[in-house]
Amino acid sequence: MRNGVPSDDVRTDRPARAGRRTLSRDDWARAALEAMRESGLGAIAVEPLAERLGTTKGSFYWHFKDRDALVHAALEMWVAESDAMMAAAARITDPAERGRWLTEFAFTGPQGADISTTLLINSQHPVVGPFLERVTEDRIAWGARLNEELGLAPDVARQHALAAWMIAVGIALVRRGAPQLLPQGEESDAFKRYIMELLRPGPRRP
Amino acid sequence: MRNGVPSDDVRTDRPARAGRRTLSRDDWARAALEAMRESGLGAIAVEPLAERLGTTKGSFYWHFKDRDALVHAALEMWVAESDAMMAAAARITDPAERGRWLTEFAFTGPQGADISTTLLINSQHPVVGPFLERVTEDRIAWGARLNEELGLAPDVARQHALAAWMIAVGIALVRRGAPQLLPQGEESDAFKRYIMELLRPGPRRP
DNA sequence: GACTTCCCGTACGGTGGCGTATGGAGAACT
DNA sequence: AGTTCTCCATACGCCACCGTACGGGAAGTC
Repeated sequence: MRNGVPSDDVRTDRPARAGRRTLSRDDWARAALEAMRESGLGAIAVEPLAERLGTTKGSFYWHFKDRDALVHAALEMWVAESDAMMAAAARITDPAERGRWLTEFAFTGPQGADISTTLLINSQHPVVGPFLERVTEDRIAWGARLNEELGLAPDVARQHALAAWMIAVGIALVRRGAPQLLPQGEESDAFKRYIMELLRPGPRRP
Repeated sequence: MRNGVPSDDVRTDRPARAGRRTLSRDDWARAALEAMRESGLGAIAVEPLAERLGTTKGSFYWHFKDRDALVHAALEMWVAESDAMMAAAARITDPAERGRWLTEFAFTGPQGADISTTLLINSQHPVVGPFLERVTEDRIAWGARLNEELGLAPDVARQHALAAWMIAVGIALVRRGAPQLLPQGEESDAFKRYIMELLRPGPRRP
């Protein structure tokens, strides 16, 4: 995982004497993650990122073995963020409220916060595949537990979690590719409530 | 649309004298569409496709102006297929049955039959964007009409169609990227029924 | 002040894909 | 038979990006 890089990230807070900062491994990973959020896996390219960071490939190949190592680091960072978010959500005690919070996040969270779509698209990639498997499995299990707390039987809870996850993926994809399709303004709230009602486990209110 | 190509596709059924066939414009478009289904927009690349077709770039640049023209032709072909499928579905008179048929198709239709996901991902592409807009708008309007036939008010019908479309997109994406997540065997049918029930307009049965 | 270590700049070769230019073999026409 | 037209092969230059080699400056170390 740490493929042969000397020290970790203690030198980020160096004085940076002459205004000229020295980049850390995490700076690269962060930039890569951001680029991936914006434009997909293909945007993780060494030379363009170097320019964006105001440096050159020389820096990159000091910190990383190759491009795949950068992809790996970016995804690790994403997993950390993702886990942190789920931990934050877990602090909401009322399961129904927790479900609403997640739905709300799917709709109005930061654009491209969830790169699950990007991972699904590039699931063939040797680095991406394992990450995708781990994280999606985690999330669906998480959703299934939530649904069990709401009183569903285990098998139905998982089915429902899977459905919810697919809708979340769909929402993320549409937000990226065709946001004009999503209702705007007041209709937006109505649509959100509609989706929440759709996702609410148990018998539907007429 | 026909950007400067002499004749259309009458010469496909030429004798092909010495076993050596001569490719048509549509042969290229078909191959491009297939490649896009399998591996996304990036797979529409002239040289790889040429090899796959057992020919060279020379053939391609005789039939097409450039790569974008090929993308355009492939998407046109897809729209034609897509319209034909919707027309076939429209022949089912019972709207409820029609809805079930569509759901069934989303799950068990040919792998990658729907490249809407690919289009959503590449919505920035100047050729892809317009196609995406037209087709998705068509489909959602189509679904909304279906829901109106089922007795929903127009605004709710559209919301519901939008939700259904997002789920369909999610299913397609998961089928491509993480098919192991979809229930297999008997559970598959149960999950399908579950989704159909989820998508069924109106009050839910407990 | 020499010496080492860290971090980066630059130059280079390699690969894959795009688009162009040009020639040429066969079929079709007259 | 000669000419024209259709379709393809080949060679070329270009660009973007990967990865390597190597050098060098600035901080710390002795």
